Amino acid sequence: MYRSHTCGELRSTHAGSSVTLAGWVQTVRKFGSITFVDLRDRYGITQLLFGEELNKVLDENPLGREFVLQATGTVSERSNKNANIATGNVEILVQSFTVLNKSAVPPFTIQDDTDGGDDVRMKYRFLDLRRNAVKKNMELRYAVSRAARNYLHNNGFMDIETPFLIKSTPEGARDFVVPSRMNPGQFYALPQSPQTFKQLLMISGYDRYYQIVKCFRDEDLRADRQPEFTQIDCEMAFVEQEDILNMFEGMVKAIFKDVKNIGYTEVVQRMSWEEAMWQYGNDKPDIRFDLKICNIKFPAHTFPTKQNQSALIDGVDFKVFDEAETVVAIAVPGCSEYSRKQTDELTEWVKRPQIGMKGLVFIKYLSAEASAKEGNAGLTFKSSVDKFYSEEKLKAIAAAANAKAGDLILILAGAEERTRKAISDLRMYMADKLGLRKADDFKLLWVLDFPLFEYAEEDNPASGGAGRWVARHHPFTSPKPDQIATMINNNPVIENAAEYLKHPYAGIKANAYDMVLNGNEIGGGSIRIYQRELQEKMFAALGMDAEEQQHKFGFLLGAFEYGAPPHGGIAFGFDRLCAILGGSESIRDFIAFPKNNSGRDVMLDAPSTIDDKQFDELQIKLDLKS
RNA sequence: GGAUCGGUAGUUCAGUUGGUUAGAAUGCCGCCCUGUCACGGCGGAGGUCGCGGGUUCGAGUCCCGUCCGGACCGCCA
Repeated sequence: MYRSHTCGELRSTHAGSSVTLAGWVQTVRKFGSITFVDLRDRYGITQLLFGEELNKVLDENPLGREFVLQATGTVSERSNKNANIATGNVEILVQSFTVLNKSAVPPFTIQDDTDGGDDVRMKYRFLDLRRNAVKKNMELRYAVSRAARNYLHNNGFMDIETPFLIKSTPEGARDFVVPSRMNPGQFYALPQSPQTFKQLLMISGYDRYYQIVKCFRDEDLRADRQPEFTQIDCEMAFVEQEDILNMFEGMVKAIFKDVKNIGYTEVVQRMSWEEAMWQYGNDKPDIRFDLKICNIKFPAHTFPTKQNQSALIDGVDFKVFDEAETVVAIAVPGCSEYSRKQTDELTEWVKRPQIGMKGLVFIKYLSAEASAKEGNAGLTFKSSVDKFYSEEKLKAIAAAANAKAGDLILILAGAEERTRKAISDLRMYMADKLGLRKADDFKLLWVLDFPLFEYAEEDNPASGGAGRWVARHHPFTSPKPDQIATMINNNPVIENAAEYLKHPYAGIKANAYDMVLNGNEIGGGSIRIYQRELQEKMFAALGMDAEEQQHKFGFLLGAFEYGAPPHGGIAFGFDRLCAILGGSESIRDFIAFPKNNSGRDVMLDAPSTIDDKQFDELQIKLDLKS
């Protein structure tokens, strides 16, 4: 028996009993003829006291940090208690000990406030995982997984595993591919998601399926994107959108309750994609704070139901606004007294290449006191465009932006897509500055009615502006029920860029939904297509002829002919959900062995070259193009 | 593919306008210490300033290239 107790469980009530502990040496504190050792394991830290006799043994063979130590002794009430740790009332008077294994000096300190940087911690991730901070994240991850499994189990879902070695059908992200030795020259792909398998399971009659499963995408990485990541993947048969929304907001609420002890009782808000883009410039808005966009000017086709307000800015010959496709504003509360330096800083921020704006127009809506202080008594508005706009005009813009005295109105102008993204980024940036994005405040939102298609310009501009439809969600997503006829009865082919807006497919909305938490997409799904005819139309719209459809998805089209039930589902980004619940930006903190920015495992030093023997077995000759 | 910040002791960092022997903290090693818990005191070792080239009397510092790492845009059905 290596141990009788863990390092986290002994209390005053154990005083007098004889125990054996095993763990890692956190610190050694030596005082002449006695020595204190903090022994650590997954459960906590317990202080060991080595008396005069054993201290002599330690002098001969000193203990170092991270040595693996087994110690037997008597639990004793401490004379000096430590209120900071759970076991702080007791210590072990050591009678005998064994060094089970020595340790090299670790390259960084195994402490909450470690001195190690990301690089060295990732290289020695097995040591990093000993740290409390990382351990807490792993525990949180397990708690989320347990809560999800419990909820799904209680609602009749079955966990069914699906294969990792599958067929490459790169419709969206790039596939990771794996060569097949037994089928030379042929490759498997790792799944980007178990999408088609879970649909086949619906056809098989397993009407409530789930899996907490690895997915693989060979795309560039970010703090919140890894090449292999985990999804809570779910599918249900005989459901419509409403059933899915209810079931899975229930799951997220159950996770909140089990993991964070948060009773999320309020109704989960819902918003159409168009409304989200209109009010927030973003399909995953953070609704913990307001700062809604004022749309002054925009191309009519983007928001057909909305009213243009360009009269507010027209007629003064201000070229920046006149020539812009889109002019949008936000009124930032309490920032009207920003200094020149601060407004300059904001201007520089929007001009960074990542944001890509040419400049920033601002209007300060001054309070009476502020106005008097600046010696401009009576003047309420002060802007970077005073040359062009009268006090009266500025007032009208401020009113449209819902601004109050004390607000700073920020206006961006430019091409629709870029400008809308920029105002959304600026909104988040200002919210951060104002402390409006609190990590312990959770607000859920369903975003609904996404466009089914997006129009992608061809990579090669020489093709004369012709583009193609791409599926915004994925090609198995059903259109809204009332738009199925439109899809079936029209030819999906578009001739050129100018034509696509007028095409009947352009306005089709998907029967799809995203769950958004604090400005992060945590889950997304759809009601699927389950009729062969509609699925063929969908593939055709994406530019697949009958032959290609058969080659890539023949198995699915065939299966639809054998009694495919209506079905739909959703997949949650498990790593990201954990990161948000843990109050972190980076999902790497919640993955035991993550990859770095360029997809490398710096601990394993993977990926790496393989042996010639392996190439021979695969009958592959390496001939890199560059 | 693009743009951006960084790389100096085991680790985290400082290093002025280009100028003497490149510093601090922490860790490590040695000695001292019976109530510490971020123990304390004294002493010591530890550096190819990522790599290559250039400018210069002289480069950690300036220039060019390259490699590595971080956050970002494109990309992520």
